Parts: sequence; structure tokens; C-alpha cells
Amino acid sequence: MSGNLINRIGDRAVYVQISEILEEEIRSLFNPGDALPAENDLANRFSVNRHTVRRAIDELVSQGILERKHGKGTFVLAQINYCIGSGTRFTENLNSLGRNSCSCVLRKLVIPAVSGVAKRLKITAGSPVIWIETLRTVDDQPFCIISHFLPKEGYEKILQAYDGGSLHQFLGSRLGIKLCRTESLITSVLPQGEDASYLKMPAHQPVLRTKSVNMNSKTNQPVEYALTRFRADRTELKIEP
Amino acid sequence: MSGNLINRIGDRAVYVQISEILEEEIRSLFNPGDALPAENDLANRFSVNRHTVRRAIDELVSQGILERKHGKGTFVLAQINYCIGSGTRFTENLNSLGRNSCSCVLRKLVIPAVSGVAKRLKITAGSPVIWIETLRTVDDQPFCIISHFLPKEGYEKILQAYDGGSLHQFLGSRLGIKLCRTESLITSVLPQGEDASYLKMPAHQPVLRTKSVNMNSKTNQPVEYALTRFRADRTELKIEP
DNA sequence: TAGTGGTCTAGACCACGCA
DNA sequence: GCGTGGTCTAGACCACTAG
Repeated sequence: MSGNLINRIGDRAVYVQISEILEEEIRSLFNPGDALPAENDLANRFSVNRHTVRRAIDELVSQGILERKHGKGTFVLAQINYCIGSGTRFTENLNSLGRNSCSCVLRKLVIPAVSGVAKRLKITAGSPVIWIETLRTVDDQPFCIISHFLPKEGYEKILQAYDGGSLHQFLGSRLGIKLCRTESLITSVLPQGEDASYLKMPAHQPVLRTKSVNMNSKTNQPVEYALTRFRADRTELKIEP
Repeated sequence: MSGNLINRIGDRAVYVQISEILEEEIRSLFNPGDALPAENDLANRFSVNRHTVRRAIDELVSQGILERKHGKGTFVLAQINYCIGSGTRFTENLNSLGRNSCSCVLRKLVIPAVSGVAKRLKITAGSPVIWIETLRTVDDQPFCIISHFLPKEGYEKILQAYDGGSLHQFLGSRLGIKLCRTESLITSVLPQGEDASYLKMPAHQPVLRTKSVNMNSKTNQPVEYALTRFRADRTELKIEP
């Protein structure tokens, strides 16, 4: 792989430079799932100690770019671009990237609407809503948790049959309605409750959180309020102009 | 501090055990701001190598319990606050960024473009770029830090006069060009470098990070690449459908 | 058994903050 | 100048995975 210039003047640590070189190469030459060369090989290539290479790899592991597997090797993880637009849907989005995503139901309950949910669904606070919690995985790695809230009225019976997969597709085919997304709000917080363990991430690393409302495109009535928490280290939300 | 039993059978790594002992002691005996004993002292106390102690401390640093200060010591951080700030609520429209908020220049330098910057500005890596770092405050509270990158060629002279305020407005009036934003990428990370102190936020709370490129709307050439870090606790990015 | 990552040691030198 | 953390090296041995 040719001349990678490691600068030993001391202004930038060797492991930082190696980690940047590796990151660049991973982005341009590797695909998700590919194995990185062994630590010893990399140490030889850069003419540094194996510990120094390990330190460089540590950086990329903590950035969610690489994953270590004891006894097997170090592997490239998928970086996911989730495009937010009025039309784009999650599953289509990921399928078009050639990823296999699946979604499973963690919880399905009827609860009284708290005010934030009620306001967005345009119902009165305390009215019953269906709360569905789903976990999405991409390439068998946890990716995001979504809390879906729908008015109980009109949707309860139908949703009894829902047990995973794309909720939007399910609603579309069962009700014959098309959903369209209104504005989304994006912020970031540390994971709350069980989120960190479902997402298999450390509790001190942030999640990206989006709030969005989906309307019935014919009646213009709110159908679903969704609160999504993405593993931030594996997600970049892409906003088209 | 007495008999701390380090088990060397090999079922649990020494550094893990030390990190647990330290965590327990920090919770029961230390207050936020207190300094941890020096790494050499801890190494002596546990009869292990300094590297092993460092590895144990690494765990606690990455959990947001400790903070290292080069040349000074290792310090106990305040406990994480789980509550989402219900105080100041903030909504900022990505498109209206760059209008009326107060902004001051932290740095203005010419540096060689690293690959990520070069790619977005469509110039060759290593070409000189102007790097302007600005801090925006709203109601005298720090809100976000923006790293602006512009090609040196064509913009250097003009930018010598820039000393704050809206950079987009400045470019618009000086050059008579209109900027238009291409896609934005949004993710979230823990604050890096000096960001936490400029933003007056704890180092273990996340920032929202956006990357965007502004083009000259006539020539369709990239003019500016901006990397923005928002205090996540004060920001909700609003995406219109 | 061979190859991979995981841990620990020992020692050296550097960079930073402060008195 | 001294004490602190930061980096790098060299070498050893362990634990896991796969053929």
C-alpha cells in the first residue's frame, strides 16, 4: 500500500496519523464486513510497534467504524446514511443501499396519551393510544429504537396483527392509506432507560433522537407520532435541500 | 485503603478489577472536582504496572466518571444528569442559520486541506484553505461552534475584513454571490477538543454535529464547507418536509 | 495447531502546568 | 525543575477461533 508518511516530529501522535490513514483507506477501499489486516501486519507495514497500531485501531473502534472479534480479526462496520425527506421510508431507504434491515416488536400496549403525544396526534390528553416499541437492526447490528404512537380509535384492531416489519407498509396495505411525513425535529441525548442495552452501546455515548408525525395524506389527519433513537456512532442523517 | 484483592487467575482482567475498585471508591469517597492519586501512586498501591492502571482509568474516563488533564492530574467529574433540560427550549431552522444571531471569530488561519475538506470543496488535498472558527451565542449563552472552510484562492483577501457576524451575509454583500446549501449530514458525538469549554457544557453531554456545503448558486462551485457543533441540550434541528 | 486479538510488564522519553 | 499525564517500544504470555 505504498508510502504513507508517518511524521515523527511529535506534533501529531503516530497513532493518530495511522488511524487517519486507516480511516481513509477503509472508506475508499473496504466494504462493510471486510476484515482489516492483522495487527502484526499493520505494525510491520507502518514500522511501528503492535501496541501503537492497536491504539490507532482503538480510535476507529470507538468511532463505530471497526469492530474487534477476539480470535477472528477486526472488521469494518456499516456506516448508515438515513435520508430524511417527506417521501423516504426507512426500509426502502436501507434496502436500496443493499442492507438487510429487520424490525421486531419489543412492546405493544395501550396507554393514556401524555400531553406531548396528544398534541401531535391532535387528540385530547389522556385518550388511549397504542404504543408500539420496535427495534430495527441492520446487517444484524442494532440500529435504532422507535416508539410509535397511534390513536387507539380506528387502529387498535388492525394493529393486533402487526408483529414486525415495516409499520408504514403494514398500515398502507391494511388501510389503503398513504402516509406522509410532516416536519421532523432532531436532537441528541444520552440513552435513557433500556435503550443503551437494546442498542448494545455504552450508556455514555449519545443517541440521535428524531420526532416526526405521519399524516394520512388524504384526510390530513395525524396517524402516527414516532420518536426514534438512533445509535449516533452508526448514523448520519442526511437532509436533502 | 487496605486490602484490595486483585485476582490474577485470568478470568477477569486486572484492569477491569482495578477500574471497579476505583469506581466504587470514587462514588463513596470522592467529590466532583477531586483529584485522583497519580498514576504512579496507584500503580504502586495495586502492585501493577503503570500501563495497567492507565487502562483501568481509561475505562472510567470513557464512562464519563473521570477526566484527564495533561500535566495536572485526573479529576472526578460531576455525576450525569439524566433529566432532559426542560428549561430553555430551542428550535433552529437549518435554512435560516446564518441570519440574526451574534457570532464572534475564535480563529482565522490558512491551513492545508485535509482530505475530507478537500473532497467537499472539490480541491486537491493539501491545497491551502481558510479555516475560520466562530462561536455563536444567543441571549449571551453559547449555542454553537462552526468551523468554516473556504478555498484560499479567491477568498483570502476578502475574508481579511471579516471579523464576526453572519459569514454568509458578509460573503453575499462583498462578492455579490448567493449561497445555496446542498445536502446536510447530521450526527452526534461527545464534544472534542476545546468545544466543551467554549460551549460551557460538560464533556460527557453530546453535541449535535452537522456537515454542509454551500455552493455559489450561479457557478455551482463549492464556496464553503461548514462543520457545526450545537449544544444538544439547547438545540432541536427542525427539518421541513 | 496456527493465527488472531487481549493483557501485562518494563523502561524510556515527551509535553504540559505550575511554582 | 518537578510532577503530572501522553506516547512509543520490546517482549511475553493468554484466550479465542478455525481448520
